[in-house]
Amino acid sequence: MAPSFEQPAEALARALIGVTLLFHDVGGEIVETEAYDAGDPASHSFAGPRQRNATMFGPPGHAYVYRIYGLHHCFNVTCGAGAAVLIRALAPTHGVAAMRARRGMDDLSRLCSGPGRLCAALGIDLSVDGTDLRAPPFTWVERRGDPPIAAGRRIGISRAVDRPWRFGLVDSSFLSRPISSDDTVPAPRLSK
DNA sequence: CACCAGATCTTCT
DNA sequence: GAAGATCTGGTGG
Repeated sequence: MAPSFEQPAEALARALIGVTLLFHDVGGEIVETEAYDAGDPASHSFAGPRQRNATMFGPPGHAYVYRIYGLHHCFNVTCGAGAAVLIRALAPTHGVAAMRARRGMDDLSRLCSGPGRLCAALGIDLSVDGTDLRAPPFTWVERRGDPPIAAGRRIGISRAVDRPWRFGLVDSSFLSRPISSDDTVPAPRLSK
């Protein structure tokens, strides 16, 4: 069952930690995310709709994929009104052999730990941009309970650098970079 | 382990 | 012309 995508980016970024994301039955548990919205100077949507960011201004629950630095890809989940959540790292669980083959490496701890790395491992490229996340080839597995979540500064940006909109599963060994455990925050309540 | 350059190209100034 | 929501392989400690 897919998560509820239509919510503020910061809330969705937290709600996705611990959820399992599969693309063509390959993927893992989301352990790191970042939030971006239209009022955020660091967001691609900040300057308004453009050709590249059109998907961000489309309906929630779709894939916003863009090319970065000319050679890598980044995968985001849209959540409406120009907002989206960047998926930064997965703990590999499904199709590990396929991911290792695509990445040409064995090291589990770096297989999907980084936005470009996970796109390469799952085979996500520009052709995925704009597609519906609530239908195949995407599959979602809900998380169990409320995982401990840390918040910190986003990575690789130069504007709004102090906004603590990066979220990570506490003590996960699959983060792209450590998050200070000083700013651990409670996860949102799940309806039981 | 830290730091640095190179890859490679679209978008923005 | 420069910067960018990055990754990898090299060099030096």
